[in-house]
This record gives sequence, C-alpha cells and structure tokens, in this order.
Amino acid sequence: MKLSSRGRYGTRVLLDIAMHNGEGPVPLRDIARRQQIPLAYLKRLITPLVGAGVMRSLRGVGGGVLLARLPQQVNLLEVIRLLEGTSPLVECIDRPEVCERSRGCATRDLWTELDRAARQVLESTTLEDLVERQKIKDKNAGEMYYI
Amino acid sequence: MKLSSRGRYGTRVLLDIAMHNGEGPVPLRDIARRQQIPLAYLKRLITPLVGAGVMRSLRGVGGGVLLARLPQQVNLLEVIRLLEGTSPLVECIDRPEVCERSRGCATRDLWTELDRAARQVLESTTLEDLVERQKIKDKNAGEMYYI
DNA sequence: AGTTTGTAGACTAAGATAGTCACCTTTATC
DNA sequence: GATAAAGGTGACTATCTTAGTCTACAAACT
Repeated sequence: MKLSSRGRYGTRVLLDIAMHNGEGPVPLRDIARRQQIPLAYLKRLITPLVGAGVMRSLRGVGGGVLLARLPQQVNLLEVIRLLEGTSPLVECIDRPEVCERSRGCATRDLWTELDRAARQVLESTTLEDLVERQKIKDKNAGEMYYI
Repeated sequence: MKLSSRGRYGTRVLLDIAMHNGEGPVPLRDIARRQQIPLAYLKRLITPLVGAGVMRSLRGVGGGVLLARLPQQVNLLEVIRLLEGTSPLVECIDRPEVCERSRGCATRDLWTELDRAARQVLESTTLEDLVERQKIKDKNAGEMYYI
C-alpha cells in the first residue's frame, strides 16, 4: 500500500500547471526545476495524461504543456489511475475470476471496502480543490515572515 | 497502491485461525492447505504476527498457531502494518523531514487524507467482524445448494 | 536553416516481492 | 531416550516493478 513516485510526481505536475492555468503553455523544463523531477523522467511521466486528454502539449519554441480541461473537471481518481496504471488495490475486486475463492471470501469484502474508501477521497477531489489549498498554503507561508 | 500478497495471505491466515478459535492450536499445514499458501512461505509470513503478540505458536506434536487475544481485540490496521512493514501510503506523511517541500505541499495533504480514510476502514474492522461476515457467507453458500 | 520544445523506444540499475531450501529447535509420545 | 511432528531461521533465488537514463526523432517557431 504505497503510492508510487509516478503518482506523486504526476499529481505535482498537474497541480503545477493548474496553478499556471490561463498563462499559456508551461515548459517541462520549468516544471522539472520547480518540482524537482528529472526532466527525462518527467517527459515519460506525462504521456498517459496527454493521451487521456487531461493535459495538452505544444511543441517548439514557446511550447509546453497545459490543462486540456478546467481544473474542476479533473478529479484525482482519474489522474492516479492514469499514472499508476493498475486500478484496484487487489486484483480480485474487479475481476473475481482471478481467484476461485472470491465468492465466499470475507477478506475480499474488506479490500473492496478499503478500495472504495480510497476511491471516494480521490474522486471527490479535483485539481481546482488542490489549487485552492495550495493558494491558502502559499498565502500563509508569505505571512509567516511577518510573525 | 497495491496490497501485497503478504497482506492478503496474512489476513486470510488470521481469519482462518479466528474461525477455529477455542479449538486449540491449528497446524500451519492445515492452514496452508485450506488457504492455498505454500507452507514454507506461510511459516515466514506469520513471524511478525507472533512477535507482536497477535498470535501464539506451539511447537511439537499437536502444535500449531492460535490467537493470542480475543478476535475483537485484533484490528486489521495493526495486522496490515505488521504484515506490510511499511505503514504510511507516502513517506512524508509521518516524516515531513524527508521532503523539503512538506510544509507547503497541497498534495501531501491529499495523501494524508487518503491515508486516513484507509486507516479508518482498517482500524474499525476487527477479526471478529471478519469472522461474522465469513460465517454469513458460509451459511449462504450452504443454502445455495437447495435453490 | 536552426533552435527550442515535446515524443518515443530501448535500455539499465536498484530494490521489492514471492517463494524455496536446508537445517535447527521444541515438544509429545512410545 | 529415540523418534516423529510440529514451528523457527538464515541464506538464497527468480521475477517483477520502479525509477531513471540515453538516443534519436518530430514538430513548431524565428
């Protein structure tokens, strides 16, 4: 039960470009620097997000990446699924046929419950929510200097 | 965000011995057969559970393993933590110092929320709950034959 | 044409996971 | 006390996943 660095990085990348939403394409180089992600790795990381239409990319001079939808239209469940590849916590949740004991298995019910709880948190959070939280944090951080 | 086979196996093992609670030591051989877990692997699997006082073991003829506490006194959060070793979903949740951006990181708050949601499900479920659910399932399975 | 950007594929190093094997220790029983 | 039936332990291995690199390529702006 670990979140991979793909999941962590990718979410940070989306939050980064969401924070710059409306300002045109954000170069990967800048994102890599701000988020401390190796550029070559970042390039690979975003491909599923671009492919799924969560973000768009523009090549060439002045290019970069930007959100393909409004921040409130991107929920974190979709994001994590795209980044991690594998969806469920345990294989048998979605595909009972992979384990012959699925039908009468009490532990499987528990994993299902666990998976649902996690999904609920992710699905109910959008990029806009993250942006709001981040802005509050940035604001508070600024005020810290005056205390 | 996958549950390891250690976590899945180990939980099944505990449910197995909880179902036989009060009947004396349950031999690992029997558990291995019923739960379809390689015996050699099973032996290794249970050591942290024995070490933490969740189950007890008895060697020699007529030996086996049994619960060291009442089923309602064993919650699944403790079990999963013992089996998986690593506790939090993301390192920085418990140890902000591992990442310099922890303080002002909105994604970290999300991971914390996610972790708490998962913990809540596990912590509020005891072995007794699992036993109850399993008994209902077994009962229903029995009735299926008469339909 | 040249430079700046993103794209794609192949590859690799390190670590985790799942599992095996051989041998040891404890305990009951004859 | 020999023996057999249990669990315990350390070392090992095969496979997979993760994280990351490298190289060559394609598009777009100037």
